[in-house]
Amino acid sequence: MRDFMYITKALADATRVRILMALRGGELCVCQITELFGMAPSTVSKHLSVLFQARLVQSRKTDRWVYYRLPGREADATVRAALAWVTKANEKEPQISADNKQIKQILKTDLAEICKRQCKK
Amino acid sequence: MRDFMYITKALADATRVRILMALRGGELCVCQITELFGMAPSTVSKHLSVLFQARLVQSRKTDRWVYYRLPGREADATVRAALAWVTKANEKEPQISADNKQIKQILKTDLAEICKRQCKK
DNA sequence: TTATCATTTCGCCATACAGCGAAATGAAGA
DNA sequence: TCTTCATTTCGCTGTATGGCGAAATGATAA
Repeated sequence: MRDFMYITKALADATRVRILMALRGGELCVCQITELFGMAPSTVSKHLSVLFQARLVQSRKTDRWVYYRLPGREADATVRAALAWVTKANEKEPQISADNKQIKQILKTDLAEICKRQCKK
Repeated sequence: MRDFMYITKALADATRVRILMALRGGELCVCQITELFGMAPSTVSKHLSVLFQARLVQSRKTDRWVYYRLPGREADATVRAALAWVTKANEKEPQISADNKQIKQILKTDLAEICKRQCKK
């Protein structure tokens, strides 16, 4: 039951749920998520590590950036069911729609510029 | 998203997950759950109120006892999906099997006797 | 009305956790 | 080698939460 509780505890925070919903549009790097929520990079990093420990996200390092993404078909059934449930319950939430809109803007902006702005903090 | 977060926060505690799994076998009153976990009645009551606020359980008062049960088909889709996910992920857990075994014993015992023992605390 | 009794609420303590800034990490470039 | 820089880790603070016992609640029985 320990693994299951890692998942439920990871989902018990609105910011982490918003991160999962944000990643539905494709992988994002830490500073992009930091830009999205206006939080300190250290805070975002901590949230991502909680999601990672619950196996709700995977990561990949390229150049200077660490990208996080939702797991694919290889993921555990409980994890996949959790993500399906989260998606179904939140896809029409105003907060999530607003996030999606802002993500579009972030993706249009040069990555290096976003990181420079966020990581100065 | 507030209702959804009530659900995830309610699920982010092992005792509350065990309560939900215990109720799959049918309604139980507070002192029966207290007996099952060996916790103080006030603690169990608090857990049940958290589950109730998330709409993951319903309650019914008869005689001197308050019975809690899982919601039926009338429940919200997100709630039903949550309960289905919790069940699927935990039905084979050793802890849950052990709980089920103990519930059988509790159901064989006279209710008034259990309450007398638990509520003295 | 008064007493009984299962449940809930309240007050308290200890622990857990979200958030930040500062410092550490570690990989890529000069 | 030394620097740069995105990310992570660490230390800290304030808030939230699980646990208990004691007191309050509220319905039933006497």
